[in-house]
Amino acid sequence: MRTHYCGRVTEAFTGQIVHVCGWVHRRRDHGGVIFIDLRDRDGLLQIVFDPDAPEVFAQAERLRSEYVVRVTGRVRARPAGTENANLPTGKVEVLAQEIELLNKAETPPFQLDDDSVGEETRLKYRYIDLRRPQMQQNLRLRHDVVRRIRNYMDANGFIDVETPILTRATPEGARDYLVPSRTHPGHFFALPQSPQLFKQLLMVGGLDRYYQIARCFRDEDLRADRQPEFTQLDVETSFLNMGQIMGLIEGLTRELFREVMQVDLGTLPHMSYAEAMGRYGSDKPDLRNPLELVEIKDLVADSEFKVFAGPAKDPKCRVTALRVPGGGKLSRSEIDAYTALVGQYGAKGLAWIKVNEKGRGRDGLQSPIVKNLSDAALAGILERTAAQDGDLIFFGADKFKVVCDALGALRIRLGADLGFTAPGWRALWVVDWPMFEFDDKEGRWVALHHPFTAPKVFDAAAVENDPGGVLSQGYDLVLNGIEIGGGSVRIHRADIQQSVFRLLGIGDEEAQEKFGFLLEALRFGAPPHGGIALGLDRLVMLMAGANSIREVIAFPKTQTAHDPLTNAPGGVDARQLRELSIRSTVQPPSA
RNA sequence: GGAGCGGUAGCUCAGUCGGUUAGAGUAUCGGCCUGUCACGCCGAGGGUCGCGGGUUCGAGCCCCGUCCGCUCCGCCA
Repeated sequence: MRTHYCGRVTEAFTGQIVHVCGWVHRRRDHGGVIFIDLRDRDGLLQIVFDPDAPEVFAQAERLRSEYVVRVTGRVRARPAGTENANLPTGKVEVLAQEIELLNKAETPPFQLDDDSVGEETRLKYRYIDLRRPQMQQNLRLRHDVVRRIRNYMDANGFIDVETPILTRATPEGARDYLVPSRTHPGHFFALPQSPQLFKQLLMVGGLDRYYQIARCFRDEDLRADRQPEFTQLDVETSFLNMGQIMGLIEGLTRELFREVMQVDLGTLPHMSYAEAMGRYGSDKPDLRNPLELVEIKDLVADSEFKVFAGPAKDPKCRVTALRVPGGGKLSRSEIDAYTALVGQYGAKGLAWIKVNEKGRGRDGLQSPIVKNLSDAALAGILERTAAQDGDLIFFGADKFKVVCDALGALRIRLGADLGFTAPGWRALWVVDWPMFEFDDKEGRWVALHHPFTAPKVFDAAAVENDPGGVLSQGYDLVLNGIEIGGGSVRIHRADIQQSVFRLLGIGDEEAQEKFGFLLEALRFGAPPHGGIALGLDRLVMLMAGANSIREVIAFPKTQTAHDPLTNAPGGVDARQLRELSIRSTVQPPSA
């Protein structure tokens, strides 16, 4: 049927008869001559219809956008002066000798070259949207990444093993997608949030090195970088320490960027969680952005200014300055907008000082709060932030988390708004994570990573006596301020695992009921093991320069987890529910 | 669960202070056109202003409710 892809017919084929198939991208009818841009996955090719062949010409007159055709014709050079430098095939055209209409098409709901079409329309007609070169490119990029991942993992001795999609609900973590069991009335499977436990069992099973391109499911609210089902590269290894596992994954990441993006990421720096929070207010700092938080607790602790002095004396709080070079030019309304931004994160306000002329002391400073601060405090702040004339300094004084969240977000926004964030790629490892964090709302300890993460030192007593002080063997891979992977060395001893469960408020009985199989497996000769999971969608999104993972997923869902194309989720008939021993508490929607 | 922005022609949008027949670009359809490539020119058709209620002599515009889309917070071990 076809001898060449449209996008590959170049001057090398001049004089040849070719058969090409594709969609009518555009028709330009000049009355006496008709041009068709024929499109397939490789690009556009100009087809010319000449009235010397009246039958074919008449057919061409009836062609419409997105009709599917097969064209037979001779490749020829375009007349001098009519080449199109924007097309790879722009030096040639095909003079049509025959055209076969393979299928008609209704008028498309949107034009393929319109890049401002609303996303819901695109998703409803995704099969048309996918014809756009950008989407073709994104999916090919994704394919290329997956292909190279498989090569790398294979070359390093990893075995691809599939784990169950129908599995058990988990007591902690994200909401599960549940699947009712017909054969066990009243019981439910859950779709996996990740293959975490199975991959650990594979290590107990002696597989030694496992990987899987795994689909994961989480029934939580969506974001630009979160879909209810998503894909991760799931990895687990035995008998490797933390550095060795990170080395393998760093090798993979660098290879992907080298081969796919022609970018050398360099050796990835390691940064402790504490340093990341301290300097950037984030556990996933964007190192392309040079702005940094500076601690000023000691400078304002004795101040009359309660807004600063209160938090400065509270060990659960932090008081921080963020210098914005040249920020003195920010208008009052711009500062108000930033105040609204930090308000989203619980900050009660946003103090600031404009440094007009620091040589003049406090008279050279412009600020609503300057009158509240001593000369010594002001001098200390200017010195520690290395402020220059024309700068602006923002302040955060509140609970540790609020200050980190608020100023961390402010830092990102300022970096983007004022152009501080450099282009390019900056990756790093974040390490030395605390094992646990005390959740004030729930009044209990929660795992910062997950409950199977190993502490740095295998000491059950330390875990129970000083949970807040225990660091884990966890590591996150961060790229341009986005977490693209997280992993850890796991707990391979049942006693330590039980201590952790207990600390997290999972009693021995519940642990036995929910995780008995894991605890048992750990007692049957579990090797030391650890691994990681990389978010494939996010990685490809970054590589594609997209700002949503929906752009690199063929059939994504909307923010309410609805698919405008298939209209999923949908109702089911009463008989189906009866078989599953299920009764809905709401009126069934029209199925 | 919460905040913000949006919903007007197939698509992208404008619509003034609440006032006569709701506009533009593009797409579509028809006509003309032999070198275009976002072809051009002429003409035509195309509207449940998301939905429901309210205020008003009069609502695309104001009020209440609701649904949908996007971004964010919560949430996402």
